Amino acid sequence: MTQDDRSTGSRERILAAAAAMVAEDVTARLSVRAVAARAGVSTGSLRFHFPTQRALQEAVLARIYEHVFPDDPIRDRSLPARDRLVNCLRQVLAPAGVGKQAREAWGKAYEMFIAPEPTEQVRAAYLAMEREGWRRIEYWLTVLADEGALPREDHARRVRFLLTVLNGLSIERALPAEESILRSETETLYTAVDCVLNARTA
Amino acid sequence: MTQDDRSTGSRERILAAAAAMVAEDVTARLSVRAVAARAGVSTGSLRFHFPTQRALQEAVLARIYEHVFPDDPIRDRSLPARDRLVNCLRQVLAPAGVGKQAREAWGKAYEMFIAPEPTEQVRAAYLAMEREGWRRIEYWLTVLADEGALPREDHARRVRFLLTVLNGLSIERALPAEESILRSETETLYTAVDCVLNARTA
DNA sequence: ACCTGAACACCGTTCAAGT
DNA sequence: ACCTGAACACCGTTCAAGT
Repeated sequence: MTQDDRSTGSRERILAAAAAMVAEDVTARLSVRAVAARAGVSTGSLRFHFPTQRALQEAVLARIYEHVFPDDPIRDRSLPARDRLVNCLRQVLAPAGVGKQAREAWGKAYEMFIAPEPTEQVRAAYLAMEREGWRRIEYWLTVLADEGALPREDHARRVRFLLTVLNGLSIERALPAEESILRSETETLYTAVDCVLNARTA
Repeated sequence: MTQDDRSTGSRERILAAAAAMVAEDVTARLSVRAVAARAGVSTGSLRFHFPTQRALQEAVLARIYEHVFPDDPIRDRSLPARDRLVNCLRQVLAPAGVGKQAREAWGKAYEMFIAPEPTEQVRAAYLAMEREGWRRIEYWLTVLADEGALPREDHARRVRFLLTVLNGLSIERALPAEESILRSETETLYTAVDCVLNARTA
């Protein structure tokens, strides 16, 4: 509905329309007709720029992760703890890329850390990386624990769990997917985060 | 096409037709019209017995796993639901192997599904695999839901979540690890399962 | 090169009408 | 109670035709 300059490229209008729809509702279906109508173009034009529905969804995902997560969102107390943590985890996930980019990233990871014998050097390089992710997540959890959003003890288990979920989501970005991963990714992140925040001493 | 006795209940004919379709092709879509035609009933009749497509698919799933995995650990009611589900997930994880074996397995997965351009063939092959895992987990959840261990709705989200956790654990078996993964893997599995079973409607 | 919109072949669900 | 089949409101993709 926004009055984009009519001269703006159709491709751009389509992406903007789709991004707006997702912004309004992450579960939005992004059907050809809905997006095309919102962008003010024909379905044929949409198909010209995005040959397949999957191509469109990947482009939208990339667009969103590109310019919607600026700084460390953990301290933005205007949001509930769970939303902040999800946003932080998204930041971790962002560099994983989508589509071809994701596949190439995993290609590098495979050659560096999986294919070669795990010499001490290989191990050290990987563990350094992993430890950085670990520290980052642990930091976020301590911030939230200070606010009382989760228990203070036993962070190790929670961090390990979140890292595993992130690894799963990241590899799934490189694997073929059934449908828009945006929605399922969001749902999975919230499921994992709720799991961590609702921690009951079972 | 099998000449079931015309007197057999429609419900049974529908289930048999759907099961046959899945047996022939695990990726079969089981659309209303296809199943109804195969069973020799109308779409309305199908809807009468299975008010929703999801209901049909669950019934078919139960039918199949009943006589394909007769001694599935999910049925061992001597254990609490969470332990049974963890054991089931372990079964899924087992073929991933450990150490060198896990690394080689991921090497194959990489060459098959990540490195090549995702042609329709590649996608189809992967999705068939994934869908099988999906169905299996979904079946376990419906069994536990029948026992009241978790809500009955919204299984899609939970299945997706568990699959992602399994993917994460599986790739971590191929990556260098800090210490014995056995313990952290068990903890993560229980964390994920508790997350699914303690599902609160947040 | 870019775009249109109709057409095609599908979906799942609803429902008046039959037996 | 069980079943029919048309109708509805959607899908994603294709394609001849326009500019």
